[in-house]
Amino acid sequence: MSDARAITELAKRRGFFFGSNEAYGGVAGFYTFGPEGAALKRNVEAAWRDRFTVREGNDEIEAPTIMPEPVFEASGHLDGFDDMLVECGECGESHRADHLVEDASDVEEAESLPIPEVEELVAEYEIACPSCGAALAGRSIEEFNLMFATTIGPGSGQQGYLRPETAQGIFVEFPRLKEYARNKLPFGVTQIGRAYRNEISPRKGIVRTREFTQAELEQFVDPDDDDPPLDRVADVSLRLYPADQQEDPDGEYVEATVAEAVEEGIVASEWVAYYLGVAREWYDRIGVDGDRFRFRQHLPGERAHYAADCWDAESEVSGVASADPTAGDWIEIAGFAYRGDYDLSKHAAHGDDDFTVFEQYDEPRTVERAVADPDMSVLGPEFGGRAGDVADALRALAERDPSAFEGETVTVEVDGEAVTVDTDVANFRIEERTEAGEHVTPHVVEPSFGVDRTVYTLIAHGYGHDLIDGEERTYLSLSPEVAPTDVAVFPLVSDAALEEVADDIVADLRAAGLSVAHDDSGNIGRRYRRQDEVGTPLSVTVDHESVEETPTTVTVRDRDTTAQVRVPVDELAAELEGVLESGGSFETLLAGYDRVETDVTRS
RNA sequence: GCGCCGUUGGUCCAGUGGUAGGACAGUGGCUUCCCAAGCCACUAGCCCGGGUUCAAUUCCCGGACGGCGCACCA
Repeated sequence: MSDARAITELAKRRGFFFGSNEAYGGVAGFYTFGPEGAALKRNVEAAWRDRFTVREGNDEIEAPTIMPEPVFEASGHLDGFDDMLVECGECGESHRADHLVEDASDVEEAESLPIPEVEELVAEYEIACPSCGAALAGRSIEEFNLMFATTIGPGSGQQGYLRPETAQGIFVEFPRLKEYARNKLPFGVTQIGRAYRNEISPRKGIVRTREFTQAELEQFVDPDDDDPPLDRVADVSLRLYPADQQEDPDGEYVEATVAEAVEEGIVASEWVAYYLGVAREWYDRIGVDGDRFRFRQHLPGERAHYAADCWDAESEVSGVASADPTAGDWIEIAGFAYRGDYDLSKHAAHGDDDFTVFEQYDEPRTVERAVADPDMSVLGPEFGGRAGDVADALRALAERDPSAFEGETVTVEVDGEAVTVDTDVANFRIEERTEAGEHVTPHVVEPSFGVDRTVYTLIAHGYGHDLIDGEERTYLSLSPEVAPTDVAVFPLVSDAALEEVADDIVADLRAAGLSVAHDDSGNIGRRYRRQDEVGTPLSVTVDHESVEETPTTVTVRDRDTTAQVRVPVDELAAELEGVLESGGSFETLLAGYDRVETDVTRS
């Protein structure tokens, strides 16, 4: 069985994830996380929050998932997400009608034209299907927007959309967030939440869905002054797959530390490089296999026009760990983009608020500035309703070209018409002003993580087989930090005395904050296997010795190796917590307690 | 959206124009056993709609869902 099939089967059978609404036939692109999957995902989110929010000193917000249309006009999603598809009547291929028109004619931005007009252009330029050459004239063009539309309020209401990414919720609230940050750059805002895309064709199960969870950080920086704390991750080694290597048939990975990647210019942005390092460490911590992981640079055509540099984190999910970058099945699990001031500038242009930060200079600066201060008592009577526009034009001209005010009169263009006024009336002068600082539109560095795909990766990378006493075993080698259940507790046999001890241990461990499973059904081997399959790192078994000897001891079994140690119940909770916490290991138990000699063989 | 293939207990499969069988899993019991053991019993299924037929899980058409390829993935 392929890894993908085995994982899907395990996910369904053991409650990690499965298609939603199956009782009603299901809907493509929607998945429900069952108890194990929801716990795993929750733990991944908590680990992300710990690393990217808490440890970076950032702030997390929670914005609505439904936002009004103007937000997406500003962000570009309304146009950019809108595809005009025309389907060929001969071969059935779908193509972007706007692209075809742009290629065949000198029409630009066909995307912004109304559908009937594009249909006419297709006919007028006798555009043929790029795949089979059949004429496309007369075919109807389907409009498809990847955003889910909804109506806000009763009646016709206000047009709204489910957000296609969590990021806009941060950008749009920037004016308040910068106040909260007391106008000091740099600062970072995170959000973990659902986003929605009405995918044409959802595929690959949980990897590409119509509703999914993102964990995003928007790091706002001053492009001139703010540098990342690069030294913290300087020595983290990265497997990089730069664009030039991707375009070369014999392309190879470039292994470099964060410091080297910056020095050699492989990663253009220091901020991006910093977060590649942070992410690499984090992925390692939650259990992503470094041999099946890489950072891939976007190819020039793939990159959004505003992104100076963009890298994706990718994981291999079919079981192939190869030095050949073209081998294996890679999925994108995070993106790291330097977005410049694109997002905030867009919202500044469309929205009402101030999307800049005022940065004070160390010393106030005296600057000379050419200004026009038109005499409105003259302009008013002369130009009537246009007086304001004339004054604005004069002020703009003064800033742009002070020399225009050297003559007796000055001419500006208002509504395409030349308007001449006396220079005296324009009241032009060079003004000396003291400036305490300047308004800066912050640049944005955006590490954006797909939580569902990360969960899938952890299952794929943790998935393992071995033989225990000749019997095949499936186990999930999940990191203790993200495993759905911390520890399982079993009475070795159905015996009231053993069960009582086991029940007490369950209560104690739960009181200590651990996630505990209890299972007394079936023989002990069967119960170990159940827990192995859902990735429970530790199992505690109460046996006869537990109730016969003093002090009371129990065995603790390690999921991956099946090794066991005998630990006094009094010390159990503290010892288990030690193993489970970030950086902990079963090795410490092996070193501190008697190993239980069993004749169980593992191969 | 298009093309090809598929859909049978929880999971994975077999099979049939007269409504089904296995394996594994699950539940109860015996066994009291530290790695899916054994024995007994039990639970549980033909994706949906239409057509052909005396009769459809089976054949035909459509749909939904899934897999793969194409397109799409801002």
